[in-house]
Amino acid sequence: MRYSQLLIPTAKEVPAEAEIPSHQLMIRAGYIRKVASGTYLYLLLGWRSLRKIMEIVRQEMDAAGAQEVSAPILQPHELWQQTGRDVDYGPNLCVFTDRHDRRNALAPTAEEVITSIVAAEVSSYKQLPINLYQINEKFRDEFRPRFGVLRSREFIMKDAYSFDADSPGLDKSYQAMYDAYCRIFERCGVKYVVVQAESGEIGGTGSQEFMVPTPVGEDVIVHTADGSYAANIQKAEVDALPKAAEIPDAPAMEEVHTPDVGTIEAVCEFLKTKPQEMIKTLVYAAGEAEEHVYVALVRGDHDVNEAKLRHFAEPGTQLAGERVIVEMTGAGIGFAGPVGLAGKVTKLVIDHAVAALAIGTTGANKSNYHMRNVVPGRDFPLAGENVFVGDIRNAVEGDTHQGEALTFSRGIEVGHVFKLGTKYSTCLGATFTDEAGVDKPCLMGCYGIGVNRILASAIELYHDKNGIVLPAAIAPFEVIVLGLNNDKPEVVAEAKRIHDELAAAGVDVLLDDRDARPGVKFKDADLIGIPVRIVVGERGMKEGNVEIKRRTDAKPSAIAAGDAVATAMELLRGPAEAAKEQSR
RNA sequence: CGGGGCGUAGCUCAGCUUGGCUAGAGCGCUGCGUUCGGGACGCAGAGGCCGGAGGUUCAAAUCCUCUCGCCCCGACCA
Repeated sequence: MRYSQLLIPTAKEVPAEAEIPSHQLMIRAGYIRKVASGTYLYLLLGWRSLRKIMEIVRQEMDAAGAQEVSAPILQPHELWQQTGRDVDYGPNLCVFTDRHDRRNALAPTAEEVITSIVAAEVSSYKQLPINLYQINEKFRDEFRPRFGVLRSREFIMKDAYSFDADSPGLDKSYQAMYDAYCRIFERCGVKYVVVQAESGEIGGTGSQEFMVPTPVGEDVIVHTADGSYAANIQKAEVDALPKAAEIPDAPAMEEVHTPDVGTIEAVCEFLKTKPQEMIKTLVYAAGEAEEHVYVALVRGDHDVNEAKLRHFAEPGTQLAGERVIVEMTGAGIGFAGPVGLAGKVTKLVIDHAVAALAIGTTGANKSNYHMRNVVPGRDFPLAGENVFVGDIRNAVEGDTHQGEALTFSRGIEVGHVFKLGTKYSTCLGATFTDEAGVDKPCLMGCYGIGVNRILASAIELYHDKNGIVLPAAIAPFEVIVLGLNNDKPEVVAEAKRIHDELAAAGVDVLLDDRDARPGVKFKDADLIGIPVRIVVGERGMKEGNVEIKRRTDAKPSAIAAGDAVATAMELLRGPAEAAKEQSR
């Protein structure tokens, strides 16, 4: 293709709205333009890159035995009510009412539609296993879109859904997808790590995430030094802390006046205590009128992990409103405590670390008062019908998992594989008749890949001060040919010849035939990140030479113009493949 | 959703505090000329309802109110 005829709007200046390198570079290199918050237009370069990623995904999915379909993005809201995910997804689900007053959802994922089709069309074990996938736009009304295409409201996702007759079958389907994912990310040339993950709104029995490790990632990865255990912070299990030695004759609880002192820090300062000795009392609620109340206790220096808490609570549970807190505790926000609360709530869920405290300080359920010398087990129950002790907090520095110290890093989630079990097949009637004539729900798995995120995270991994340095497999073009002197017919002709021959050999090649100064062409070639660059200039042509350089090379090498095509092929495909192409 | 910030040329921004003259710069764009191997230079030019609506005033990009959009931080620390 000829650069002079294409819209590749590169920019010298860093766009004000972009913070992270991949976002800045995608705009500067003319890959994308923003249309509105969280929605982007892909221009030629960005789209070509996405197409290559999609093609790799498609090939590997097909090879793994999945079949491509296309489900509508516009879906009846009713379908989402059937599985209860209208509630689980909450405001992230894009919903609108059409002219006939019907409620519709824009698909953030497609378990419901796919499962209901399988429910209608599959009735025998002989039709299983089956794996349907698609690659298309998905919609999520994110609280806060950010980082360019890394968290956008509209994005491209590959989603696959497997249906099996039994558990070993599901394991096999899951493993096939897992393996395909490894191949996909390897072929795309991005580094990745696999971590244990929380199933989140999708639900199900187990899941793993594929993460690209980079400091700008939004996800926190928790892992042991040897990598034998790695998990998303949402999931990372921490060992219970050892129970503190009991204090003999611990003093009785005592109410203390703490006027206008609500936060942990302020209380610690005021009472001269430490966050590690505070008990935080968080009130959660579920139900239409927030009538189900879940109280979570964690240490003052710890954070509640809502994903973990949900294992003890019902779907839709979230932090309670002020009304509920005031009703429950009889105090304003900031003064809740566990003493006397167990009888009044649906469940009292206590983190291990709180149960391990010998003595602590907490809210007094009375505005402007705290309670000190509170002994877990004495002053509030650690067991009972509605009292639970468990792991409900985020891992922190110093925690261990099965005795191994945990460390923290960041990553971008680019893929996620789930074992769903029968959650959706039961709701939507995706059952089959087995050999014995018994009706059973299908065992499902689902598998997602964020296509745009692969591109953005590859740029995040691979860039330098001059611009993007994409792996050849996903670069918009494989080779760029710079014709340096438009006023020299022999230069123009030679650049065109090299371009045409490479194109004929099946190489994605871009010819920079613009009537621009050489410096401009060099800068743009670097910025847009084409892996191989061939320079045809008057200077070299005098010797019959051109220059060739990989984007990653520091310096170009001069080669005979006649060897340019073969050399480029070799750099891209390796010697064997290049020879094969040549002999065709 | 809470807090903060920003909307002025295609892009990056100055001007606003303390209202006043023809609203500016750099990049980009157009034309001409000189240049031509790492984002050239000169000359000439085009391009703005100063996000929108209302208000104050003799006078508003500038002050006030409302509104829309965008960005950042937080959103669980009680």
